[in-house]
Amino acid sequence: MEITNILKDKIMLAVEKLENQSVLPKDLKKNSITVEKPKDESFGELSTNVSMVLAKQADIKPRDLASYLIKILKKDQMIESAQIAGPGFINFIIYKQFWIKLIKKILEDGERFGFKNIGKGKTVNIEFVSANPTGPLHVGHTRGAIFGDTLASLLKNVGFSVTREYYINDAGTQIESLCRSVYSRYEEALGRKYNADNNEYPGDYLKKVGENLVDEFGDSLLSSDIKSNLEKIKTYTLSVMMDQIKKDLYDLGIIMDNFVSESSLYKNGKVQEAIDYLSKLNLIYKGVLEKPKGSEKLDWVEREQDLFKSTLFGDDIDRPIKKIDGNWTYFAPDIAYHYDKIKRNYHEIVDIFGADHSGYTVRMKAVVKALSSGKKDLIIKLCQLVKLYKDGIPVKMSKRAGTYVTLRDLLDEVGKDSIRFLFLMRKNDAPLDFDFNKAIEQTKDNPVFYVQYANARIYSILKRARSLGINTEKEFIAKTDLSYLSSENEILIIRKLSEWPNIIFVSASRYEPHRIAFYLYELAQLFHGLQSLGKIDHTMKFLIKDNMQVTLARVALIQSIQIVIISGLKILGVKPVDEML
RNA sequence: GGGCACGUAGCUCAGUUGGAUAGAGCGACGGACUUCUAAUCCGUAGGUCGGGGGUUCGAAUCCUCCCGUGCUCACCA
Repeated sequence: MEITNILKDKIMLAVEKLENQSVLPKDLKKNSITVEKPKDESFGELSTNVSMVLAKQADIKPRDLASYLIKILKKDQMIESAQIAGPGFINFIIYKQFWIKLIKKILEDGERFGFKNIGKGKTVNIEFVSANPTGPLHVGHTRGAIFGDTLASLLKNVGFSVTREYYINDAGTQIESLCRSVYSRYEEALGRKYNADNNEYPGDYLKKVGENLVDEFGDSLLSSDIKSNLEKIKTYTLSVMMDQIKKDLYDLGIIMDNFVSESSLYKNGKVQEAIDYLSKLNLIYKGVLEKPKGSEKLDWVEREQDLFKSTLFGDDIDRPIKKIDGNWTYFAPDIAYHYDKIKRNYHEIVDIFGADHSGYTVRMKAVVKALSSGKKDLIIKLCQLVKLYKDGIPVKMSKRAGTYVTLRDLLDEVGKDSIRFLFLMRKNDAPLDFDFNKAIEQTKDNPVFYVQYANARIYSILKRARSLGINTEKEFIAKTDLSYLSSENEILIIRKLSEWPNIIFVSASRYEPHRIAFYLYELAQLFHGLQSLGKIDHTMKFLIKDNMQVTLARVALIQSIQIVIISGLKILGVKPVDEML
């Protein structure tokens, strides 16, 4: 157990003691009591708000309560000092030897250090990317892809059973027009005039699809009656598109567990089934929507349509499920899809959306509530847009002109590891500026490099240690006398390492993997600082030839740092490197 | 006009669901290598947490009203 929790237990015991002595009443609410690192180092190593939380409930002055607690806690062998501060905080200094124990534990646990089983086998379905298979993945998709995948691996590592899922929008008018575009390219490949009209997907990437169709089918698809061949073209095109998407994702380090096809939901009647179910619950009705106020839609036609009563679940208007032509809206198959997820009985259902779908979240949450009889909360995480820069100038993207930057472009120019780390250096709901030049820079300005470099430096020191004949096996190192770790800077970094389990816990329970990236950066920073000390003061070097005890203890320290860096990078899907090139 | 986000140092951003004198990086200025990787480090300067009001022992964080930015608004997905 980590020191923070041990200390918290001790504090709780002290509180209990005061309860037994009737200094405190017994029915106090204690859930907002915290033990944490104070913001200011000078206050102490750890701090608790216990007396402020309890004082009011018990009608005692916070500082008085604090002094009672301190009297009890001071007797503890772990606590070097405990002092009242400010309005009633208690600040602690912990004996060095207790901090040092952590290093031994990290060496023993290895990369599992810090990962507790908080999921306990609960199942989570995370749906992400779900890009329309009408073209290659671009930057916009990339962020959601990385976020979803990292969240998945994070949750997996804390004991959840995770399913990574991709919903394929392979139905609807957009696929029809994709196929028309492909048909134009097919004609072109057969030497006919390229028909740019009615071609909504002008990108070059379809040229190849057209050519491949020729290889596959010759000119047999050439017909005045496109419809008869549409199924063949559709099947072929979709499989080519999806293969490309899977390949791009794979190169970004992502493997989906499950793909669900929208058109399959139509085929096996699941859309109708889900809507029927909602009808049975009296949540579908025929009604007329008002034109949105202030909207400039000139083509608004007031009409009666089939609506889902999402207002019953917090939405501001009811949402249509059928288009004017009688077909389902996009919402309907999505209802069916989520109904299916509910029936698959996951403990948690998570959707990762792009910011452009933010207006869609309330109705999705509403329908999940409805379909699960109020039992399930759909968790939706939004990823804000990515703005690309090159030489400080924004890269303009236009889907029509076909000038958008694809994931493939990013992979080729920047590489998987940098993309992933840099995308994760931002909170998911904050907009992200991504500069190509910075991403490939090998300096401190580039956080991924900075963290990798710390790991590489440690690797190089360990290599040198071995060349000096030092045994760096973890089993051996873990048994060395760690009390030689005594400088303030060393203890400082051990305290930082002690935060790792909590970083993982908070990241996982709040679905915020960016915290890990920030933490790794800070840890790397402390390491680089520690290493530089050795340049000014040679007794602070990690390897000291004529002092084997200190050397071994320091080897233990840097190995612990390395373990945490590597395990953190792995969660982020970034490959740790041993040497910078 | 409605909905949802966001607004923190000159710039880019953190801030553990309400804790102490609000933190990093970049940029600026001043320093540090006969190296375990200077691809790095140390120091200094920089703030009315968009603004007003409220809730309480205590607010960047919660409520409310303004101001500003982004996304979005049946019959696309």
